[in-house]
Amino acid sequence: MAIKEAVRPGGRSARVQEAVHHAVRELQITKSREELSVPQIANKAGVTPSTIYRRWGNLAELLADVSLERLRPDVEPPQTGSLAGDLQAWGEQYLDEMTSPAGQWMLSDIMASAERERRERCCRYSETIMTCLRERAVKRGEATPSVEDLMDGVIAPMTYRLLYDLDTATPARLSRWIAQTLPSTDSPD
Amino acid sequence: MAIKEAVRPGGRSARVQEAVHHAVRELQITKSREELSVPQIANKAGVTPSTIYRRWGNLAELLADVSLERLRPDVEPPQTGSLAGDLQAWGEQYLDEMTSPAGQWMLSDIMASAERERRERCCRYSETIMTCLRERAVKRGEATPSVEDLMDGVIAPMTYRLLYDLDTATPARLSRWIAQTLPSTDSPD
DNA sequence: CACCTAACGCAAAATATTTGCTTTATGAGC
DNA sequence: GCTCATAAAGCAAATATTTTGCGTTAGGTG
Repeated sequence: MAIKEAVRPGGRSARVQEAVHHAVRELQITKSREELSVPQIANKAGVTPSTIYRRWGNLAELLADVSLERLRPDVEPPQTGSLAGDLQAWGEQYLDEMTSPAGQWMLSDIMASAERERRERCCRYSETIMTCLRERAVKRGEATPSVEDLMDGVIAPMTYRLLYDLDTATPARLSRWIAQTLPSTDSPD
Repeated sequence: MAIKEAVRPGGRSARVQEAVHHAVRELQITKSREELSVPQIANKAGVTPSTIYRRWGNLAELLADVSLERLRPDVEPPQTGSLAGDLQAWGEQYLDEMTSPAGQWMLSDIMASAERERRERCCRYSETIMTCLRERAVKRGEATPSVEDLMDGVIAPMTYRLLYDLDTATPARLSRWIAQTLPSTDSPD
């Protein structure tokens, strides 16, 4: 089963997709994860369960789809005047979002997806952000690491701790990751 | 539902646990992920499905349990005479294992678990390895980064790419992560 | 405007999951 | 060793979910 972003966009499929996504988001507010079921979502969305099964395969993939949608970067990250500042500002709000119960469920849902493509898209989102912040810095004439180094130095440890070791996903550590990744301008090490 | 490592160890519970784990491992050889089912596993293990449901809750948690078991470090990592060498040697075999289809399923199964405790245990395994390699280096009198720095500098990027961006989980990149994490002895940067 | 077809609805069939109750086997206390 | 209390397993009925075949609907194309 391939991931379908927008099948027959604008038509009935799109309406069904939106209705189902909306139903999931609504239900997630009141129901706990284990209380969610495909028939329940289908009912709320006004579609038949078989529609959901045929389109998403199972509950896990549907939830992953919804979570990925929510994770998609929508607004331009705030500008602070320096790359370190931009990284810290964006990272702090990201940490804040992802350490919350809702955020943890989102991450968990995405990771539970069997679709490699879906997880990779998640990675692309982060790269997009890093590319954006880096280009700003380049325009200002700052010395900047490559996007790859930003991924390894900042995104990777942050994500690792969000997934595996939640208590250590903190703004203080974020500062450290940023400091160690950016070319040092004042201190020798 | 809490994770139960060994309930009434040595008794019937232990036998059932082993029988079920064994059944899963056997079935995983021939069957694809989607073909696995609780009733099927129960049948192969010679227990009733309700036993599995009551003990593990659902298929996802059972698979995560089995995968975590397989991931547990059993043998001492090979010695090479230097921390960089030890990290590279261990890391390469780990990458090799985890980039394989079987390894990817293991990671995926673990991540799909709703149990935070399970994912954290995974993290502790890596810390155990890092602590081990580091202590060897300390004994040899090498200058070594902290375990936390090893986690951020080596484990995190490696894991991140194994999970999100498989094609970039390579031995060559591993060398880079190691080089950037260890205190540089010859080159200034 | 008519046709083609992807996607949906419906309902029956097949599976999987939950649950109440009974039985078994282990570990503790004597 | 024996007995008791109880955690865990078995069994089977009751539910719930998932799959499937087939008829219907509604976008898109020529």
